[in-house]
Amino acid sequence: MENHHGFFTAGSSALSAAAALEYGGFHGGKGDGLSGLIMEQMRAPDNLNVIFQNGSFVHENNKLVKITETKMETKKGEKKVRNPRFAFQTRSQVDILDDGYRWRKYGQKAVKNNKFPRSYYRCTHQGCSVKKQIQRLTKDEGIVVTTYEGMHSHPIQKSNDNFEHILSQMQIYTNQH
DNA sequence: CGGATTTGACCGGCGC
DNA sequence: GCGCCGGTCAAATCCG
Repeated sequence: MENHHGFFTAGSSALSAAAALEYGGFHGGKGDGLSGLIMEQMRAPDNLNVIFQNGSFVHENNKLVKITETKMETKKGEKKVRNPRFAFQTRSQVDILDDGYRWRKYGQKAVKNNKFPRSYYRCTHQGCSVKKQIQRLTKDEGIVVTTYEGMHSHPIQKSNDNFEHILSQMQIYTNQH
């Protein structure tokens, strides 16, 4: 495996951190093992502050946000893959943070107690079932929370041909200061 | 024309 | 059983 993480943008460094966390804790990814849980707190450079992990809580600044784990267990012996999820929050003007993967939106729902909708995306790479959701906080609409579910088993497919995208993100990045 | 998005319907789990 | 809720499907639509 090559380097799956891009480091071009603020968004992607956040995601890279996520990926690192994920690989560290779940590599191997046996479906049945909820063995490797990472309870790490990690602070990415800059505007990224969150962390967490799969089981239940996210440490967000000073509050604890609960993340419900989707337990996909079917009846009986069927071991269904339990989905580790991890969320990130970052300050950004835009919802779409470019992490280098191609995503297809497949749903959007209103979120209770939140005036912003949540968007659901799936990785478009064939055979890759990674999903993510993106939502913005009502409380502080400058914050975008991205929740990932699953692991990419393939390299990033997007190249750096898209300078405009990258530029726009860098811009956002600098807006933070 | 083909792939991505939109958007209401649908579905399964859970609490009452 | 019923209704709510979070999540997903899929047909219609959009767009390059």
